[in-house]
Amino acid sequence: MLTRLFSDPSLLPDVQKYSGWAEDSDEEDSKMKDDDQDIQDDEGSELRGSSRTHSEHAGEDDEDDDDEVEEEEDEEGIEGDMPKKRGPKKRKMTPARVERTKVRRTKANARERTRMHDLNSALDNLRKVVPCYSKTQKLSKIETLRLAKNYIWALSEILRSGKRPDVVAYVQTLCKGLSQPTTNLVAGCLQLNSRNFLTEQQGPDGSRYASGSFSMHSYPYQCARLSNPHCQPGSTSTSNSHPLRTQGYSTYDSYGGSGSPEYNSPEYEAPLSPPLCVNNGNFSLKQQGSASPENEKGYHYSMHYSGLPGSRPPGPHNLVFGSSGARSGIHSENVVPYHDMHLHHERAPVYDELNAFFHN
DNA sequence: TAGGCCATCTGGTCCT
DNA sequence: AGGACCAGATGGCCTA
Repeated sequence: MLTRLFSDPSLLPDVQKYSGWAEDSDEEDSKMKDDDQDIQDDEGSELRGSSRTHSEHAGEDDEDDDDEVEEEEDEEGIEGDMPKKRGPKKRKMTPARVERTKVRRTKANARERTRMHDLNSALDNLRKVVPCYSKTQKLSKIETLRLAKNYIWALSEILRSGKRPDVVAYVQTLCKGLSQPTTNLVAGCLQLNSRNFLTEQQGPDGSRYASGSFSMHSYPYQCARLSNPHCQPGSTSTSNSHPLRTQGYSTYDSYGGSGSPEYNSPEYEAPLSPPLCVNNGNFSLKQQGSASPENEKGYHYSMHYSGLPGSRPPGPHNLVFGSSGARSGIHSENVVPYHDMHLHHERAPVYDELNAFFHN
């Protein structure tokens, strides 16, 4: 079948996207084998998978000029619990029918591939607009959908309540239902400012952790550039570079005013691995002996932000998700449709509203 | 090596 | 009739 696919110019582009196919001759052979087997042996496909009734399959077998009907009812449905198959009886696979079936199946496969590619493209676009995006460490499909759902929910709650959200609740909402690795990834992306947010407590095992609810000071909205190795969760880099660089800005410093960040480095270096450990919705602060003030400053709860090259990062009161900040250089009219979004593109105008919360 | 994730193939079903 | 959608099966790749 693949050889046929490759010989069909109309199908070639989709197939060639998956170079693995073309390169893996073993796989190709096995697939061809499967294909031939499936086509020539309809019984095999009957046994595979589908629990749906077969009573209505009118499609392929009806179209034929060949009126011969195979006597195969006896061997089906009688033995075991298999229900007797109804519907049109199978017709003999003449060479002509085999060929037509192959062509039809090949076209259907190409369409299905295209459809799945479109679906994956949409998922990629979705990955770019959820709070944690990395080209190198992509969220899985299911985790992308879960995070997107949580993100929508969290934003809705902010709009609905009209209050500054509690940062822990926000993160908990985002991470709800996510796997542990993804939770840690998101938590790493949404850098919490431990000094501003967390109140350290003593754990039962003597370890210190932070917990509780606290008011939001430094609010989101910059996603660490996870494609940067320094920004990978688990990174223990202690670079003094500030997260608010190039394309990735933290929103602003805390309202407490912990000073202006550095913006000079030509190379963005993402914040360090977060001091946050999230476990089943419980948040604790990892103890890092090297928690320098610089590091603390770097733990900003953050999301995507599209930093304009050469532009100044937002000041202390310029939320990155907002388009109203005069210094942010971001205006709602510049917001691109989601399908055109790329890394760190601006977000939807809803951020204007959200932004208002943090300009009080 | 087991398990998770993914791409692909496939047949059934529904819709136009 | 044909296309879209769906879900099961399968095999490959990667990672803990």
